[in-house]
Amino acid sequence: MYAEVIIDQDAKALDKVFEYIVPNDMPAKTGMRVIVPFGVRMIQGFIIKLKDTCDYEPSKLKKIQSLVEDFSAIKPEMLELMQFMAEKYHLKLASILRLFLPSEMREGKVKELFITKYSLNKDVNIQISKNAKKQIEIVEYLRENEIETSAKLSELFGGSAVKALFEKGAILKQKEQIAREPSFDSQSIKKVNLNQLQLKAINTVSEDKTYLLHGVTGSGKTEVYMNLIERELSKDKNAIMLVPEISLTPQIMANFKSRFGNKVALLHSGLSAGERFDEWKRLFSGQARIAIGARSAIFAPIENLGIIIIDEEHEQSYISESNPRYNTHDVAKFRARYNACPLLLGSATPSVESYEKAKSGIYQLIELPVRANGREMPKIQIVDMLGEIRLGNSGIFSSQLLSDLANVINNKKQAMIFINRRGYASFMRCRDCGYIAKCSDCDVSLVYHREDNRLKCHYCGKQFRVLDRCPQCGSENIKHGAVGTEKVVGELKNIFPDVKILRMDNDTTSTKNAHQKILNEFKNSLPGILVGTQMIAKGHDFENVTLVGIVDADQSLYQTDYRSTERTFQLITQVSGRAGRSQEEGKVVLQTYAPRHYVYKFVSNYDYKGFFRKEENIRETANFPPFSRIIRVLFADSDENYVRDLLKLCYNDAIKLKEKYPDQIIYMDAMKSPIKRMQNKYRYQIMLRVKLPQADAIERDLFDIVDKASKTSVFLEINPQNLS
DNA sequence: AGCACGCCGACT
DNA sequence: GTCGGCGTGCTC
Repeated sequence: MYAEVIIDQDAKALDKVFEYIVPNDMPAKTGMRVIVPFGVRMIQGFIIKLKDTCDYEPSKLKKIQSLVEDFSAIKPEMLELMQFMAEKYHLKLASILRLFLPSEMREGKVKELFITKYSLNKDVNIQISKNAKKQIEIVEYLRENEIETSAKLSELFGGSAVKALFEKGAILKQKEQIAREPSFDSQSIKKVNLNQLQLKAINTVSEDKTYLLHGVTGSGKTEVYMNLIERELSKDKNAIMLVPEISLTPQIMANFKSRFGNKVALLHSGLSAGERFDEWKRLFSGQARIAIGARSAIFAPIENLGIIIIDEEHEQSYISESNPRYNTHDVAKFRARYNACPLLLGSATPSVESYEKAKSGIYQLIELPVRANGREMPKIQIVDMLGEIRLGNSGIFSSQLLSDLANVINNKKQAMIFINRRGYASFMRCRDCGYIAKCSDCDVSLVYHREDNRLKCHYCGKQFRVLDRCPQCGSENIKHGAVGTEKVVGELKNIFPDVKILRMDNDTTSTKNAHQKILNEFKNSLPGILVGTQMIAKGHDFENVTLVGIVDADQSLYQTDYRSTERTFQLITQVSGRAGRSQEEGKVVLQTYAPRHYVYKFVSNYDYKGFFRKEENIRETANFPPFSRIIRVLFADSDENYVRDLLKLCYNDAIKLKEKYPDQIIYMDAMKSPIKRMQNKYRYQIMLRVKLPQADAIERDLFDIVDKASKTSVFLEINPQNLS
């Protein structure tokens, strides 16, 4: 008997099947972890196939040394999934298998938990021969930088030099653990009766296909999920439910724990490696039958699935943008198909892509158009900031927002001020007429780059001079830049000196429990104002919040990608949902410099369908996804000359695709990435926009081109979310 | 990835 | 000559 084995090493050169002899008395099964002789050492691997014949030179075959455990850690479904993902995303087999196992069961370096670092050994004085140039460089480097990760040193100077130094005792190794501590507040839960629409939704979800549940905020989607899961459990089936990491709040977890007890395994980022392993085992053995977690929970070792649910399906976090790059929707579809069970995508603001699929019948649409408690959605009032400027108010806050804030404070209620800020990109806007500088070729806003004082298009790389005069109205009052949280808090404190004003953004939540602390403090502040970014948009019901202010709503609108309008709609809907959660009527004040932009008309009426139709139309005319596919081939390496040559080489091949697929390639060009250097790697890219019919084929050809040429990391990104 | 092998310059 | 550094190639 022979076995096909995948070596558990994440290296391109080892990304293939190795054959071994299975000893006669060894009860080997497919999916088992094994220890095999590999070269001169022993290494962990996975049996992916057993067979009676071998393809490799039989005399060179070695025997499997031992089994790691007496069961198959990788189940047949996951082996097929591995094949599927390898084909679709061109990932290394070992790196896929690692996604399926808790870190405790992986042999390779557990990057998330340990980093190996080196520093100079100051206690000894070791002579390094003049020949060892690399070693001297390392010592000099460490003298300057004190300490550096082993990965970085190897990348900079080569692994053998580092190793030699360590063996001489000239440098010291230390392992640094990245600590995690779980925290858990439990809360009691009220039982809810389902309304007719919810019942109907539950009954509709029955076949093995994909459903899109479009339910307004507060329509009771979570109740639908829980009842569906309950139904499947009663049929002796199991379930996976995915939520964005930020919604894995103690409340949600307590909710499910109290409903399903120890049948549920919660996989959240707060678990330690050991706890994660325990949850994995409970799922694997069937003790736990529901996996709830963020993106990676889609790989939960559950058999006999009755349903897969993806909540907030439009969230970006479902797309893995680093290392093993994958799209959770694809994986979920694979698993649903394999288990012949329904896949339910839920959202108040579905992605245009998903809604398009529902519209064309690929998904089945289910709607929950009203709030479960019958309350109206808060009224959204649009304030024209250009009008404010004309009236002589050039501050951050409109007079409307200020008077509403004063009201809230008088009534001892709470307000949230949402700053719509994403990253540090800033665009150029005319403060007098609202004109935004856009690329002449791509119809996306240009981004201001400080280092060379230029405007750049992140889609095609084209550069423009900074404007000193508005081309639309001639005004010289045209600037770049955005408002930050700090500034907003500062101004508010001036205006309302006696009111508790809290701030929540990346800066104030860097420590572990800061997030929760701020929210708790806010809860007890009456009156109070919470100022924050994206972070305050999600979850958390504050019953005393009666006003939501959105400052500079346009920020996300002029992001440099085709999804920016969609994202703005989603964001505003979500933030608006924070107002008036209970008895009090809520209100939203939305400040914008582009009050006539179609997104505001639709969002203020909570008209998702209207928005979708408009957006669909625009994308179809402009040939953007979902009516085309954007492919970005990203090259990154510490050696700039090498990447540039590699890019040239690949581009020369890629350009030939234009002949192979006439009329299919709308756009293709090679360029520097918007962020030229990241993590000490130089980044170049080829951008393509292709028509759908041949998109898969073009993608495959690009993979081939890139595979052939490269020894370093080259990635293909499909419809990338962020173009840095 | 990690190890052996072999080439090449430096020095007793 | 011969020792150690460092690039190359291979692992069923």
